[in-house]
Amino acid sequence: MPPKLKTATEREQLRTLIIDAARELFVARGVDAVTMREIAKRIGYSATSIYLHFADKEALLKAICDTDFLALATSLKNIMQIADPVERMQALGRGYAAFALTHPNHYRLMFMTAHAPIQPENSNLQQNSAEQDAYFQLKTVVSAVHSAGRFRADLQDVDLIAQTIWAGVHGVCSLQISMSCDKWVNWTDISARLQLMQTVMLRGLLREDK
Amino acid sequence: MPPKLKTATEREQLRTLIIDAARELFVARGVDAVTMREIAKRIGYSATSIYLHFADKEALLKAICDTDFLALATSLKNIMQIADPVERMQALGRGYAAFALTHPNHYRLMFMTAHAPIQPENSNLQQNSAEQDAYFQLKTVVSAVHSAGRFRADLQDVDLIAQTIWAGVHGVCSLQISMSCDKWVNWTDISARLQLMQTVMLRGLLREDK
DNA sequence: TTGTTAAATTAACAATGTTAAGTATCAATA
DNA sequence: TATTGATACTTAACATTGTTAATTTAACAA
Repeated sequence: MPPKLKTATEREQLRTLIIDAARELFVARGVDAVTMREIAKRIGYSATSIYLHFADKEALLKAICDTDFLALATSLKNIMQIADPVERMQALGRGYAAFALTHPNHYRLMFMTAHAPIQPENSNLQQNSAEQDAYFQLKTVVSAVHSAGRFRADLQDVDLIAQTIWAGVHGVCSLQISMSCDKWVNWTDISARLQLMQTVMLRGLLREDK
Repeated sequence: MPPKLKTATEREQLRTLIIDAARELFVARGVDAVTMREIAKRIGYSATSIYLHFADKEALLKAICDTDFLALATSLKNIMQIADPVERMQALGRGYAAFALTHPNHYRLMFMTAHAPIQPENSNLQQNSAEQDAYFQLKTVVSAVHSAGRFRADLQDVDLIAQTIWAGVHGVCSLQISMSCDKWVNWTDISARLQLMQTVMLRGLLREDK
């Protein structure tokens, strides 16, 4: 029974309704395990209706990631207010990890799942925005620490430093997400692992003197 | 046309034939994109024949991982001969990364893909074997460095140290594998990132004095 | 009223993992 | 030697999936 014409905002609402339903299911059971029919049923539409808003399942997934990248950046916004750059950098690491570990399946979609590369031009997010781009937030902090002369003398490439810090935190989180129920390894406490990673990286990156 | 009876070794050969064909395809195009029929065609059998050797696709995947875990441990065996423990630890990190980056899709299957947890009891590999268990190799090295008194005084938990080192190298490798074609980030050279991660971790973990 | 467009639906397709049923070959036995 | 039965396969068949095509219904415009 296809009634009314829809205004632009109504279409937008339905779009986000689909996204939210899909994310909830993807996050609970993984992308491949969830069918288009199931997503549609959840919101009371037929499966084919989804194709009126998204080209295919991959496009739907990408739209979800887009909103989650924004959620990540938003969740880190307060942390960016901390005055001391080194403290801010540490807090950013903790905040990032908190996001990853409380939304492990979002995180998996965002950073651990193979999908077509994210091109800035076909994303709704603004690159290099302090509100929308988490990588920019990290780079900003690293840059501040660098300007404050707190890094060791041989560390000059801000991108390289940022990407290494990211890799360290990502390593702890992603290993936790994909391997923590593996019985082969005698896993230590996740917060201890995270803490040690942060300590080690700080000691390895910062000047000795103060 | 189903001929001959098969000896135990002939069955074993067919099993590894399936595994090798499946891995080659999985690695080239991802697990989900490869069909059972395709694997079968590759070796000149019908799809259903695979089910005479593996319960389902997941079991096949798991068998592949099993042989790849062994390949990883084997590839690190020579490194374990290096006399100096710190040098050995560094070389192990490089060796691990080399495996990950030259076999990114194997690596993805092994450490980045969600599958039923690996239980030591239903694996063909021997846990705590210097030849077959890469995590044991890492732990052995870390333990040696610890015994040599080269770690900082506050670092006493060998598992914790090993898992943090693992996380660091895994972070660099897995980020490279799943995100390196992402245009959002201005990626620096992978070997520079790996090098910095190793330097940072060593500086953060080892005693200052020598 | 008539036509056109929008929003949805149902029907249909080809492909997939998997199971069931069938078939040919060998080995042992009666 | 004829029969039995297991083994190693195959082909058929099924339910499910992503997706496309065809269809229906409602609203608006002329």
